Amino acid sequence: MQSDEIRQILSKNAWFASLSESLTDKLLGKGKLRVLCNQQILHQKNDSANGFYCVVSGRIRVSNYTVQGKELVLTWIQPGNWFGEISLIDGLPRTHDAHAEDTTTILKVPKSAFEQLFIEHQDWSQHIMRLLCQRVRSTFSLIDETGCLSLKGQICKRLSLMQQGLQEQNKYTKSFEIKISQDALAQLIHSSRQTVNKILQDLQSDNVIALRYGKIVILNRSVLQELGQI
Amino acid sequence: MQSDEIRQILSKNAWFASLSESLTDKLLGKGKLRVLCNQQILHQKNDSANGFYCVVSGRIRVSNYTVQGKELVLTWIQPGNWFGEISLIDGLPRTHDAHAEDTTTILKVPKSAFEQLFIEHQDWSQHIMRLLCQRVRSTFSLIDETGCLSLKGQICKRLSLMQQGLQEQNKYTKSFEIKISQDALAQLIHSSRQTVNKILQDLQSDNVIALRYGKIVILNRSVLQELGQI
DNA sequence: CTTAAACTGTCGCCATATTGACAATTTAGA
DNA sequence: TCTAAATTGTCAATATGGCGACAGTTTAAG
Repeated sequence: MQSDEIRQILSKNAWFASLSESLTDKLLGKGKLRVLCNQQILHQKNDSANGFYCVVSGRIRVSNYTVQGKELVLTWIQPGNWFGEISLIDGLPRTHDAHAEDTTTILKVPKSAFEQLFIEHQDWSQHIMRLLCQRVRSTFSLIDETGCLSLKGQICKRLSLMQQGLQEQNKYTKSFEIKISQDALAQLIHSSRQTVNKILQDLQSDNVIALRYGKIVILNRSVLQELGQI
Repeated sequence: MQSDEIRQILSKNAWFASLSESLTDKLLGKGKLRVLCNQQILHQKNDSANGFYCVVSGRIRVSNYTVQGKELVLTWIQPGNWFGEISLIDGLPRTHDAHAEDTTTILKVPKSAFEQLFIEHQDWSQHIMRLLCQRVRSTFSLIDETGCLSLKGQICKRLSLMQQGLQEQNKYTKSFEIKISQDALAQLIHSSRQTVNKILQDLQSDNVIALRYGKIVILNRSVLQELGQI
């Protein structure tokens, strides 16, 4: 993959785009590309941390496991998004497992380079603080969703956000198709496949979405967004 | 309230205790005490932010509201804990409502003084990053709890944490009594008073806790902690 | 082309939690 | 001391969603 190709993907991300040129040069210079195959483990909960990551292509599934062994998916990280900074800053172990969903390319900035940036660039800590604030706010949103919304609302909100995420990556051609199984969607909202199926079919009969094998097609974005508040 | 008295209360908090003397002097010097009466509003969701706070006595209830008007309590902030930094850093509005539970004294560090610290103390940003990491990790824990634990488990975990919090404040005399109504506890775990009552009585008949009017007495801490993992 | 694996659609049963209602108890304040 | 408000205890009715089961469909891989 070409360096400008990577830079173009990463620039779609608002946080990365706000960095100075010297910072982005350094991040890309120190970062190494790594390809993970489907379901490969990037790191596990309680691992000690040695890198700051950005998804370049594919996606990363972030999750925890119950004592009974059931996987609880926190989120999917889409291309352009950076993660893994928490453990690098406070020195404590990883909070979640991170698996590759599909074949996935990531950029890895080693711990040493990450720490070096605080010394070489005075504004790096400001940017990291902003990234942390984003992390807190999006986690608060998650809590609000599970507490405030019905399952139908949660599904609609998730689909909305995914569609929006894809659109930001300029995947215009297929921006109305979300590649996700009903099973995976159920894991994202901590529900069951059967319940999700029932809700999705309701949405289908209202012409908000269309169901395909392993995919969901968005037919009516605005209604979906409205329903994401119930 | 005396200045050393305040300093003593705040020093029980690990984050504050890790600050350099010059930083703590500055925080206390620039901070102003403010007394809120029971149920008084400190700030509301979407307010613009003008202060960084620490609870000195009493407690602050942090919550959001559903569209139906039901209050969803995120957490109670106990004495010694700092909060409100997110909006000061990213400049965006408050994420939650903050109400006083009981008569409550807070220390307020104005926005200008908070920002000044980044300039006057090179290590301030490091400390703020650590505080943000704590915030993210405790929020992740909350998500894990609601996703992984049964209601009984959630109740036990909350009681455990509250008891621990009180103990750290050296309130030895009453460290086994938690002042909270069953209604309020239900709001903390997003459940109903009736269900909470049923679970609490189970715990009472197992001699783990004792129920009083508006209070819960912890009889067996270790069992409570164990149950907080189911 | 064939076959296995992954995914979807649908049922019914069951466990769990919500809600409304009402009585009893405890506390705080006039 | 008396009264109103807050809190607790309890029950029945109802709703919600999880889970097992199984058939049908689509896809991918050899």
